[in-house]
Amino acid sequence: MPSRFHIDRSSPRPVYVQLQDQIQLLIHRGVLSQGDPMPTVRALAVELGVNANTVTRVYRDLQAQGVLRLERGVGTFVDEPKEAQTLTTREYQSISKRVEELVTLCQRSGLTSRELIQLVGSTWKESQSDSKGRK
Amino acid sequence: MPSRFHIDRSSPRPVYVQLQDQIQLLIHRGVLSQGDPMPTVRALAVELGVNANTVTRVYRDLQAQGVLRLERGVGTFVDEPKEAQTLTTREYQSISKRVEELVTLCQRSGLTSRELIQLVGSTWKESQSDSKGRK
Amino acid sequence: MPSRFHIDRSSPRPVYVQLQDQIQLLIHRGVLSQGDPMPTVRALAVELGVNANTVTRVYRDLQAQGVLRLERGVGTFVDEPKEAQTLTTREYQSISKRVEELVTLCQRSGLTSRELIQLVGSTWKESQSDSKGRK
Amino acid sequence: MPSRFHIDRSSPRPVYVQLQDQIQLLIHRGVLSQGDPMPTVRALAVELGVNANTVTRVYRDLQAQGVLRLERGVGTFVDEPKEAQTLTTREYQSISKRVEELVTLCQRSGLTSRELIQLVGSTWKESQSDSKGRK
DNA sequence: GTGGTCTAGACCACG
DNA sequence: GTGGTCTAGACCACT
Repeated sequence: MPSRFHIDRSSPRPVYVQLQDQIQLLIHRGVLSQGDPMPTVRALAVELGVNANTVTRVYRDLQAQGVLRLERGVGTFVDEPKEAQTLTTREYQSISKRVEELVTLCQRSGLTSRELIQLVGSTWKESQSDSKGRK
Repeated sequence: MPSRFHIDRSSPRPVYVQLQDQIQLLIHRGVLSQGDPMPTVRALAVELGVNANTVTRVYRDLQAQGVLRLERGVGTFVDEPKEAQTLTTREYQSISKRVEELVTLCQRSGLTSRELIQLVGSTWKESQSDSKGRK
Repeated sequence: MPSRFHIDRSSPRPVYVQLQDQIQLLIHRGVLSQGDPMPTVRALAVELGVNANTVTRVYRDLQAQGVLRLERGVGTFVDEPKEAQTLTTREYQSISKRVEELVTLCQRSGLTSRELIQLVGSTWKESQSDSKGRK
Repeated sequence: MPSRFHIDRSSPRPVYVQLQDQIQLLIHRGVLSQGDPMPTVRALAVELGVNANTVTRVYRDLQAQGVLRLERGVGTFVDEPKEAQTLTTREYQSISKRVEELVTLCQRSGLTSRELIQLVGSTWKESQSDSKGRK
């Protein structure tokens, strides 16, 4: 079984951001859920080829957000009580399928991943301010 | 008419990366094309609320890539001869529409923009390695 | 052993250009080769009496050209795979000897270093356009 | 007859430095000598495709150095009394020939013009400090 | 302690 | 007034 985590060293997104967001996404997808054990800091660091401190930091930040629970001498566990925020399999498949189509479309059009990400970010932000505006 | 450029200071993406990608995207969309004048370094810096050096760096990097042309004492101009890389209006509208739908879907599902961007990045990378693998 | 790097503050050539060309030359001479560690940004800045940002810019530009490899938290390394572009000791000694003779000759004749450099630049450019013309 | 002056816009050497050094060199070579008329500021500006202010500045700087003489309403003339600093035709031909050989050699070896210029500059400076050291 | 980003501000080169 | 270089110094990301 291949790892569920992967880091893109060539991305301008910092390693710790990538890792943190991946864990969040796996939890939202329901792949990781309440009480599941996370890999040890060292194991994950070796697996990703990053420094152990980087993993430690991610775990610490996620703990501060109430997403993970660190138990000294035992391990790290998923600690996300908000069931409402978990995507259904159907939702995730829909999102995932759309992302794949979008990526293919952009690659055929000669856009870079960075341009797409920029567009996604802008659109997200606009969508938010639109919602606020409608209040 | 609002500015065509905007920076999200809360994003983990560095300011200069955001700006660079926006300019690239505007050129690919054909909004900016060969010979068009860019805002002056200082004007854009004020408009975005960033330091002039940051804009200078972006312009300089894009010049190194052959995307912009900087003329001392005159100004900065678009210098992108690759007509083939310009998206048609139809292509851009298609991409843009899909991005909007995707963003709405994710927001309803409780995903964060960072999780979506993470997903886009991973999907893009997999798509690339798939293509290579098929060779 | 004196430093391999030195900046001439009285030259009209910008500091970062001087440094960049020196590093390139040391690599072409084979003095620096694949995998060799470069001085840290801060150390080199102190050594040359310039600001750390200036060194950063040089390292960054050379990374963009594939000449150096910057590793965050680790250091900076030579990353020049083009073995073919390395001068032999014999070639370098020949060039170096001719330059010394030329400099001596010009100094005896009352030329300034700027005039010599101007002459070298013009000659180089003419030589190039001659080659193109012959095509 | 082609112009005796030429500017390389792609060089990192500022336009005014290139022009100033060329004029100096032509005087040292004896191509221009005491009392010879220089082109008018406007004519030279048009010929080189640079701004008239740039030429004006070069003429002004060279006047300050006693190299040129500006006569209002009349024109600009060479004003270099130091006969001793004029190269003989033989000296110039020797230098010129050596520069050509050197340039050819470097081009064959894969050096850039900037690397050669860097080497010339360093060698010149070392040669000077050697002379001082011997005092 | 490594490189990375950004700021504020000075002065230069050029039109 | 345009872009270009450089400085000093702050804070961040990562080992």
